[in-house]
Amino acid sequence: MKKKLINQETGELESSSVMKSITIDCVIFGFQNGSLEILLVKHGRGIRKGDWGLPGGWIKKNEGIDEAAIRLLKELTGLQNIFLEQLKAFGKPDRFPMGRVITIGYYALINKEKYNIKAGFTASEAVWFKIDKIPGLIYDHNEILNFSIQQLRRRVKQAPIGFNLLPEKFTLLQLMKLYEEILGIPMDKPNFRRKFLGMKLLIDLKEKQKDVSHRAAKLYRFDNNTYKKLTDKGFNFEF
Amino acid sequence: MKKKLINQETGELESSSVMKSITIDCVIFGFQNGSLEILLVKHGRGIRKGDWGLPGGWIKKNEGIDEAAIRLLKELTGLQNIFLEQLKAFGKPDRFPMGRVITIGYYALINKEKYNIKAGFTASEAVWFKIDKIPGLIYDHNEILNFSIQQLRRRVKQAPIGFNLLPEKFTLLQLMKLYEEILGIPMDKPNFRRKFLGMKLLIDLKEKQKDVSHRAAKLYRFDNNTYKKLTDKGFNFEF
DNA sequence: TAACTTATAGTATATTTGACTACAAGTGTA
DNA sequence: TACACTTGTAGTCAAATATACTATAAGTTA
Repeated sequence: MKKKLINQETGELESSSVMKSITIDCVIFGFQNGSLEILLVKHGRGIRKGDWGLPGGWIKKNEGIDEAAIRLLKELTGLQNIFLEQLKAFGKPDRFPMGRVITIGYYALINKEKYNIKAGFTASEAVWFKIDKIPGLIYDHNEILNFSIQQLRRRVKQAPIGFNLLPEKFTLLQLMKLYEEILGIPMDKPNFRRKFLGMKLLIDLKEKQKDVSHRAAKLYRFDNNTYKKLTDKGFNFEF
Repeated sequence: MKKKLINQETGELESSSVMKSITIDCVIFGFQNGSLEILLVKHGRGIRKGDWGLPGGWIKKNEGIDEAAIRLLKELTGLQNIFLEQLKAFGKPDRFPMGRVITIGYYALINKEKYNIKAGFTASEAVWFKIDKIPGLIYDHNEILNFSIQQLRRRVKQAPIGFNLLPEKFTLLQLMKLYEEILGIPMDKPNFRRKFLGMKLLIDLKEKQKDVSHRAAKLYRFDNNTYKKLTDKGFNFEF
């Protein structure tokens, strides 16, 4: 009996040029107004029609799994050169009701300023949800999502990946709010400032915020070069 | 055309009750005489016959991926209730020469005292290699191995998983040598001692080493209960 | 001008690291 | 028995870091 391949989210039938029994699912993180958000898409068909899930898809027979994830991310958001990292594979035997399918989870960090939904996806099909207001998702997607948050918390302490969620130019307070939100702990402004500036990873842009109704803060950008130098001898982002 | 499923290591033909295109490969770590070691098995057939590779196998259609890894580990070593954690999926399109196969990497930490090779595997088919003397492996197994070492280094700082490599009863020096070997850095005895004892994760067994040709050291064992309490509020194993 | 908000500087104390020294408790050997 | 040798264990101290603050500067709004 030939098994039909149905896209988990859109419900579309897939061509036979993809691998069977393996999919990709991607947790896309964004950050806005001090809140961490995740992009979910609406499920197209079947009994779970209308329910929300992680964006995902199949792997082509001639592409690597990382490339598949990059392609899917581009198809959905139009974005390229995005921070994207594999989480792990999820493969409980009953996770997918229409057959045995193992999925490989990814997570991406994007700068929401650059984001807009690609043609083919309307706003009602792809929506940002705040991290503390995630609905019940299809299949095991809540499990994948929870794992991704834990992973983000771990990784953000080991490497300065958080910058991928911020605009190019940002203030120290924005950066601190990001860490507070991701790690879920309150921080002290002066101490955070001192610690982060001491790392010499930020370039002072000699510019200030505009159009704010209070004293304007200095703008910085992340210095990837000095990070690469520092990273060799280990680095710790504990706060 | 029906594809034949051949076990990557033994060369045996697999039954059709397993998933196609997905395998499991496992990096098994052991620790002896101050050296970190890895268990490799000899490749059975084909052009790479006689070359070494990671132990691995196929996933049964009705078992989860973690269960598959647990089963494979037991088939090879006879051991159960072992520390086993997924690394990630490896899926370059050309990683496996006989077709498109994605593999899910795992790593296990075992206490070598308990280990012995199961029937079906002779000593010439499964051999421990020191971490700094790993030969060229089949397929992308060197990549998986290197990733596993990085992962072990990261994890050992976040949680006290290293104990799984030691005998039940151990001395502080053994523990320090383990950390030195895993992290590849020399440490200071008195400082290590103070730091680790301060964590209150070790239970003083009120026992001493026997049959050593020097002053006998105190024996300790790991206290998993207090660890679970501490782990809630975060924990850091930096040295 | 006063009240308010956010940015930034500074300070004082507690805690943790890191590099040591010193010594204790065994074994093996002359 | 004396001594060298090895490993275990305790203690010291200065430097670095973390933590919890206070104070003030620089803007905005009313």
